[in-house]
Amino acid sequence: MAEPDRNAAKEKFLGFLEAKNLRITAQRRAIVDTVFGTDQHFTAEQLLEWAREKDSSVSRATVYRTLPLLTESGLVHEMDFGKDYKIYDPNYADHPNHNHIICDDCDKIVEFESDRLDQLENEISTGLGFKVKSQQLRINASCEEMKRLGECKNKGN
Amino acid sequence: MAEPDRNAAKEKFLGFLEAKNLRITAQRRAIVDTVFGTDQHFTAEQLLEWAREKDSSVSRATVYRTLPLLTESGLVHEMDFGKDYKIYDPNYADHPNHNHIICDDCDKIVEFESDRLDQLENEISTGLGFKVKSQQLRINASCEEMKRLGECKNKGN
DNA sequence: AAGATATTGAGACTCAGTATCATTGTCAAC
DNA sequence: GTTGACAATGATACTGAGTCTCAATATCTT
Ligand SMILES: [Mn+2]
Ligand SMILES: [Mn+2]
Ligand SMILES: [Zn+2]
Ligand SMILES: [Zn+2]
Repeated sequence: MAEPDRNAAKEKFLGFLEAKNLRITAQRRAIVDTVFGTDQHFTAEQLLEWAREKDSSVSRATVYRTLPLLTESGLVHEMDFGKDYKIYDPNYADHPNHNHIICDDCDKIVEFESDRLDQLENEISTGLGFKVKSQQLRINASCEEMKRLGECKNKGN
Repeated sequence: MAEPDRNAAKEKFLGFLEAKNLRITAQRRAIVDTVFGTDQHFTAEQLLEWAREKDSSVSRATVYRTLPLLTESGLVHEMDFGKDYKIYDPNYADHPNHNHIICDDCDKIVEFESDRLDQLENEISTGLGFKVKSQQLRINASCEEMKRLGECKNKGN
């Protein structure tokens, strides 16, 4: 969120690369600076575009190569929202277990965390003989309350 | 699961078509018979293959056209498991709100239902000013217990 | 039977993501 | 600083799920 968090995340990732004997290149710096310079969810193609503003030599291939490293490092979260592309969440380290509610009317996305939910998921999984590694909950909804307040701009208006 | 359920689902879908002034064609019959003739999750390409065994004239286009009708009718559930294709669940009507645990080691998929989970999701959503329309929870895990029993055939063996 | 129109299959197309490969850059050892 | 092993790169060809188009055909109502 704030500057120090971004720098911390960046340092962590550089450490991650070092630990895997991977090299720190100008392109990876541009990509990482971009990722930890935003709070927004983004797609691979958006990341390519933004990173190219910092270093025009960044290629699509390198973006697609770096994203798995970012997710493996735990600093970025990869998500499926039912579209034909993946969405990435750059602040995963700040709020690791959060989930999303999507308004089908206006595409608004709201994040939330719930310890009770995490606990319930663990309970259920354990009961079935599994050990949770990761989870993804997507709730599709309509923002009734916000609709009343005029915040939900229904496309079909 | 049993014969009558399958026929009920099939009849429901034909009724759904009629209500929308859509026509009942040989190809749609083949596709619907296939969908409600299995208990397995399936992909669009698998459905095409299977339906062609019943009616070789079924085309890819018709399968992709019929799947949205099946999901809109509520008889089939469309799911993202993080692959580059969608997975369809033909038994959705039988147990509408079920979720899935996937073993990352052996790809085993176990289904589960939880009223407590549904309730918690509603509670959270309402608190945020949303009204739930649908939800999808995916838990990625490793089947520890089953590994011990030799049921989890880890790919890296 | 006829007409209005929904549906079809074939194949061109889209687009996110992957694979290939010759060239370049990094970094540790000297 | 030079060197060298090899990781990383960009360009570009490719893949594969899903979509679009359109002329031909099938369904259903009257
Ligand atoms: Mn998020
Ligand atoms: Mn299922
Ligand atoms: Zn809304
Ligand atoms: Zn397993």
